[in-house]
Amino acid sequence: MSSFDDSDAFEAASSVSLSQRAMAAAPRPYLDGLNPAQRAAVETLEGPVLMLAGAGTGKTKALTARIAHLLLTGTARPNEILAVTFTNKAAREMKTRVATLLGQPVEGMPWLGTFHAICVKLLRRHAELVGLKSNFTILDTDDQVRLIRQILDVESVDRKRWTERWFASHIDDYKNRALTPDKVDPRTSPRADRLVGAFEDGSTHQRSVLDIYAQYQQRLKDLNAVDFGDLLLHMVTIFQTHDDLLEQYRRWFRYILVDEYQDTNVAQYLWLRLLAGGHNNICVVGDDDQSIYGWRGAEVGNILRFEKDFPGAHVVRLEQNYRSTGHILAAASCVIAGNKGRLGKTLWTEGEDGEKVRLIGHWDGEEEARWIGEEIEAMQRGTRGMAPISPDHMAILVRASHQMRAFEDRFLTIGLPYRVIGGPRFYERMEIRDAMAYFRVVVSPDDDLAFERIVNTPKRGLGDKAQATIQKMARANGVGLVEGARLCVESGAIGGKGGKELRTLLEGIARWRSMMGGAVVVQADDLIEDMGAGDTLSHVELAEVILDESGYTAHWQNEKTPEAPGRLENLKELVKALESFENLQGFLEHVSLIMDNEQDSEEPKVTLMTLHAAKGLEFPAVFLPGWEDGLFPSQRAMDEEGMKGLEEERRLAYVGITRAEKVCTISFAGNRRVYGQWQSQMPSRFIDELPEDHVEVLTPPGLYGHQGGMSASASPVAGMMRGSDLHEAASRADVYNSPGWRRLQTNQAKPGLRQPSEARHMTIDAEAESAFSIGDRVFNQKFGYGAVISVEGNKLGIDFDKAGTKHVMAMYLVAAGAAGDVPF
DNA sequence: ACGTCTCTAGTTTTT
DNA sequence: CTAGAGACGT
Repeated sequence: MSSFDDSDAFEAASSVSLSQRAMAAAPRPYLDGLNPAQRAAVETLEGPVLMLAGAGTGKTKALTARIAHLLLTGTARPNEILAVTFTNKAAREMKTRVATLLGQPVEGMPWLGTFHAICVKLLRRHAELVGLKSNFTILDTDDQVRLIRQILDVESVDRKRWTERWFASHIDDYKNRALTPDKVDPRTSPRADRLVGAFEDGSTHQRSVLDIYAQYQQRLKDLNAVDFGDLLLHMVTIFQTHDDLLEQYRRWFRYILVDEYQDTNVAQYLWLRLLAGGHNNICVVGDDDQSIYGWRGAEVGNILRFEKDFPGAHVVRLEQNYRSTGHILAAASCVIAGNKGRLGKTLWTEGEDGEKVRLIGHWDGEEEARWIGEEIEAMQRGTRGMAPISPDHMAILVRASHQMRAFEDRFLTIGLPYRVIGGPRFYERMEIRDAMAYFRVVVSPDDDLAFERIVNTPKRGLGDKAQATIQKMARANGVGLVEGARLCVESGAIGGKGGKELRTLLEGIARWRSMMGGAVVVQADDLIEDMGAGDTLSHVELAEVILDESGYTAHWQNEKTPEAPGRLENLKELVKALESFENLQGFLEHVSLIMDNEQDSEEPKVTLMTLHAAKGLEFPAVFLPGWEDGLFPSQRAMDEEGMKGLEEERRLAYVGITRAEKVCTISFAGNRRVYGQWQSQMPSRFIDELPEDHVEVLTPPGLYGHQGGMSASASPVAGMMRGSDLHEAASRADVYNSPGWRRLQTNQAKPGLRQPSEARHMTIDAEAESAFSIGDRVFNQKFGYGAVISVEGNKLGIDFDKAGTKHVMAMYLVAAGAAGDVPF
């Protein structure tokens, strides 16, 4: 059920109000079972409200009760409530739960949805205000990259040094901060060289990211397309420049609710502020301690500043936790207390203390995986007085997805069923994107990016040369690629085998389009309706016809690779998914925003996912492996973001621990293979931040008697680096006697090699900005002398005299001439 | 136009 | 080490 289907969002609700008046007099069961804080958050309807909801404190309950309250008291009609979430999943859950509270399906609530879904809806109505047509297409990351590539090629930018992704991420940054090209200060925009020798004069003029950004926006406009960032950016622009319109929407959206407010970026923040201005009936829900998306533009500052932004705000703290045991809560609270500038909450529970958080050190990553596998099997049977736990109720949460591999390997060996959450989503798979590109070309003839994708898929003998001819022809005549291709065939510009194939493809496209039934309307979305009846094929059948006649199905049938059958299976699933839509357009519209991947669950399985993916979820038993400095907290986060990065990592630790209801097991390995090289690992600094009273140190089996010459307490790690005894105890079984550890000891003497403690602490204390600037001569232990050619935070591009161009962290560089003063 | 080789970089991810 | 992208050769 698409949230875009209800086109009469503003008008739909008139019938509901009577029944609601009647209900207003009735008792309010939705208020029962709320604790005082939740109840305050629900009943404070007027004015700004900040609901600070700690992990597991029933924020969704409060949020949905608040909506029910607004509706049942007759304070607001369903279509007057703007309720924004980040994910479709959250939106869906809210819808269902409100429906449950009301005891009937939600009539209306057209404005409950993700930021993006709501913005699409709004932008379709006002597209012309930013130079778009209302049937604009929404490009995903893949299209985005290919578009940027085209621009870079025209500009002869050296794509080896400055990739599309580099530009894309900078452009996203601008958009996250609501900066249109005209608002960017050109002096601050990072620069990239053009290819040396690309021009007759041999010039190496630079193009700034801003140059590319501006061109990219122009191309999007030409294509009548937007990317995800634009959805918000354009709406902010529209609201900022059209007071009357903004005023109108302010009157419509009388009550605003925002979920996960700590994850909002600047653009989303501005959008909300614009809409809430005037009545200020905005209720935001969030937890500053769970802000883990700073790297994609989220601003914790938004939630920290809420009371300043909205004077007179009621702040409600939800602190009673219904999820975890006392020990788990205590451990989580203690870790997060290490962060500065928090709004501060004290989680408590009426429940049991339960099991202490369990901590265990292992020799290496494989052993860690082996132990966790066995532990899962033991817990499944029921151990040490604990009730048996189904694998469905256990999760392994890792910092980075590559950590999953060790577990997958192990679980496959022992035959332990598991499911991986995350990874490539259904709609991002190659075959699905190809198929959808076919649909797009049929639905909108101007979709050049889609045409480009499918023109030679399956292979039609239309290579670079033929495609360049089509491009040229299209540009010369000011038409789209499909039309350009037609001209090429007509004029004989593309002949031979390729020409024949191209002709067949074009005829196919025309035929499929005619099968769509009715004229294809490309004027306004309001007019796209009532298709499919009569003597035309259903859109599902049409989709099958397209895939078959284009030769795409055959292409995978002929392919003998092991993954080919799976891809055909996915295509079938895609066609099946079409059934729940009215037509192809509706489907394409929907999937561009809904990238969900629902997973089927038959037999009980252990869940394997990243900490990020786990936010908002809960499991009776949680394993948190890989708590090692450099891995978690991630070295990169610390190098690139300094203290800010470390604090976000700490919040990630907090999120991880608070996912656990009954048992939480943290572990680390003393040795780990990183990029094929064995590295000795230091236990995570977060382990030292765990409160000893709430932690039980487990001893891994099979390691007794391994105690070698160096006793654990005499180990330099335990002695000088850390105050805590925790990780010492956890690894008493001898992580410190490993070859990796000994090697580390030896390496410490050598300059230039990364040293675990001081060097890392230095990095964190250092400013995120680098002390080097472009042109500086530098020295690096491994690559020798070179010159700085780019600066990005602490990451520097260096043109080394001997070793070529490399990207190097500032911490590994010294100013040339001072090479003797290596700070290690 | 396509297959094979070489090089290089290498968190976290939703819409 | 290993996946993915680009260069290079046929």
